[in-house]
Amino acid sequence: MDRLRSHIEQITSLSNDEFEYVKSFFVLKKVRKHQYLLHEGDEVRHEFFVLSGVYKVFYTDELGREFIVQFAQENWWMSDYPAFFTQQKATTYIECIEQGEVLSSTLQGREQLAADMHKMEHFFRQKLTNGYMAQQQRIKLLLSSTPQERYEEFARLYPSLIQRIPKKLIAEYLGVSRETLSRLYAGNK
Amino acid sequence: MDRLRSHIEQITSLSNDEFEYVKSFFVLKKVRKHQYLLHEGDEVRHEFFVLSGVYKVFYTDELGREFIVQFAQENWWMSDYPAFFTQQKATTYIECIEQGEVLSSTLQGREQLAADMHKMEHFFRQKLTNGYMAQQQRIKLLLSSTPQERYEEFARLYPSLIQRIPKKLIAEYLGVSRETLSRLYAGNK
DNA sequence: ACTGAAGTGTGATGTGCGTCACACTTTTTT
DNA sequence: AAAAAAGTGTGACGCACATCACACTTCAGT
Repeated sequence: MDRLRSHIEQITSLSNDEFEYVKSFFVLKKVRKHQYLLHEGDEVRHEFFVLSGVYKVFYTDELGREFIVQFAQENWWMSDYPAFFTQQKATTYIECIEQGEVLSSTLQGREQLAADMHKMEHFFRQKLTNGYMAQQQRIKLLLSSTPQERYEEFARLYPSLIQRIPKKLIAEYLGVSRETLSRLYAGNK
Repeated sequence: MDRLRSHIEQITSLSNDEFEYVKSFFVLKKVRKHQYLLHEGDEVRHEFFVLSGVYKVFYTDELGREFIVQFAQENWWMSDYPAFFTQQKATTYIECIEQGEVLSSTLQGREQLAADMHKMEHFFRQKLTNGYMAQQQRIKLLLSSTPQERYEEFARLYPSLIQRIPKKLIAEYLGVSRETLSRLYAGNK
């Protein structure tokens, strides 16, 4: 839980009592490789704060092709956010790629924390601001960049992920076929 | 300014005094067609709340091709948000497509409102939440949908924009060439 | 009202990347 | 330790969509 505290305190400081209160909304969960934290069609009861491990949030189309919405590793938050916020059925899956632990919380929990503590409302706004900017950057990349540029940008932003996860998944995140991606850095030696 | 008040009150109610305070952070600006509210390389001093008119937030690549990050019409907010929030130079332009009026505010203003009034922090968080969900949806569309599906989704989400703006701009938003888009609905009669 | 600019459709042509296929290697599971 | 599953590179092939080009129409500015 300490990891959560220092994560929040990067944005706003908390007294011990305040953190105790925050803490009460989170539940620890161990996750094994290949385990699903969310399945398409489920009610989206939780969002997760990642303590350790690596996870992918993804969906599939009618042909069974997979597309990755986001990766998550230490100190990242993840959920099927559109469904989580609007309390609808999930359109994505969350699967563990590398075992680890997460803290889970509910929408109720989040909203109550935000309502009770202005500090936490600020924290959540700040996180959302960062997420918003990151997504906008990704949209620009998808709109106007070549596969090559997308891969380079990804490598720049998430060097640790490049090592930790199969290239196939990176391709699914970038919107490029596995083969095309492979040929890209084959040329780059 | 009434429009701003009712916009905020869709999320949280405000007393007259509270709204007076909020109001003091905004400045009215009339905008003519073709006028730029932001130019690439500028300091991004403002975000805008649209009272009337239509606007595009876009950027260009080294070949001069244009790509649209977002449109804005009544009751939408717009800026080069990544640059606005981090106080860096703009990488986008904002241009007026159809004349109208906007309210402008600064990052300082936004942060002060959020800090002074928990309600406004909540309001901004809520708006960001909506923006986050919309962008995620757009990412999914760019990742896995055909031009056809993108156009249909756009038409479903923003029927009013389909009427009001040139198809060329819609193509620039969808990441498809003008010609391909034209042939799409030519087949659809 | 006139003139130039912007918007739109549609043909011809080219190509970047997806898809399919298969071999080889590495990791995971039992 | 063996067997199965997953990951990766690379060739062959085709096509969806970009690009270029041009004609016609509608809109905007003086």
